[in-house]
Amino acid sequence: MANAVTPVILGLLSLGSRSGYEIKATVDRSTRFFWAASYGQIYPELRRLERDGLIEGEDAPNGARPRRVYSLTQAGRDELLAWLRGQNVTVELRDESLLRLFFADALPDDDALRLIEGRRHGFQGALETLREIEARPGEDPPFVDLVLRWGLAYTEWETRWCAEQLERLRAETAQSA
Amino acid sequence: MANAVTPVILGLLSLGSRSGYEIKATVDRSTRFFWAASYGQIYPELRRLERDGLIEGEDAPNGARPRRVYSLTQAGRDELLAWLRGQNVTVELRDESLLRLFFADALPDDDALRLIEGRRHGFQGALETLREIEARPGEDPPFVDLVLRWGLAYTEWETRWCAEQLERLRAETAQSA
DNA sequence: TAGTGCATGTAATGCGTTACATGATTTC
DNA sequence: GAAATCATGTAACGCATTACATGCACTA
Repeated sequence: MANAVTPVILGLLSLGSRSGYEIKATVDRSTRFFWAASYGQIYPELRRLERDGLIEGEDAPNGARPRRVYSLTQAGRDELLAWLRGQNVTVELRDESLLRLFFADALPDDDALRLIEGRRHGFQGALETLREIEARPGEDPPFVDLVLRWGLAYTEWETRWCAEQLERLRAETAQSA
Repeated sequence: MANAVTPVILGLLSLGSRSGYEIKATVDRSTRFFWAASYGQIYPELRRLERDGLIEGEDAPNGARPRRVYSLTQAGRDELLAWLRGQNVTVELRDESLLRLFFADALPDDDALRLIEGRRHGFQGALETLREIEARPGEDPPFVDLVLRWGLAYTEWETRWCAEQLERLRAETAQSA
């Protein structure tokens, strides 16, 4: 896979033909939570993939508005399958709120607790976003649905963790006071 | 904060003076799971921070081997506190195994299940790494310890999630067979 | 007719990783 | 004596984000 956006493009096209714009829109309400992509990656990569025969583009304008819809070729499907079977579990996380918490010993107790409260609040918001996105069961392909449910479960777990720690820490400070 | 490595440097120095090399080593067995940093970021940033008066360097060679140990200035501590109190919960995730799972409808059932099994295995490995790192309680400052326990709890949650999904999916395919 | 959404694209910029270079010291 | 670790640093490269530009179509 040439770069980070390649598997997303091939993968989304395996679920149905799409334009670059639609790929971006789909990413923004699905994979972006664990795999983001921008126009600056998508459009050049679409041309490269077409040039290399992994996808095929077809002009499908809306009136005078140009539009190009891409679909997977057999070579593209093979490439996708090869990648899907690949190993390697690279999980990269960039969690600023966790970094703050890590250094919270520099803060007065109250402010440190506020950090956890802020984290809980952030995940609470994400949870609401996900619940809005949540499709009716059966709407999405099974594994798309599975990953959506992963998102819900993960976000719930995070909010719960924050709530538990807050409770525990408040009990401890109350005891030592 | 000028760039991504700045808060890590200020934060780690708030826990004690360190050289650039030691900062990197500490990052690699603590924050790297949610906030990585490389030499290419650390050394230039140390010079910048010293120039701006947020940290202070002192030569502390080991024999003929040069070494420079940095510590926080008051201005640096103020900057750190300001950042710690800042809002914003940017959680960026890059999880390739989850992306694979998302597109697993393109695979035969068996291979798709293997993906989950592979994910479980990866988190299992991470769990063992974390358990080796795990310090005796009381060794680390409270919030450093809290985040380490977050890592353990999170990794355990992920392995559990995988196991549950495997069980459920196996039961379903057995039923429909 | 003004604003929003559809649709494609690129240029600049900034950033981080990787790889390399150098040399001292400690350990086996 | 070799290998690993300590210690500092930089250059090149690739990459992704951001911002901008353009213009059509629909809707309020």
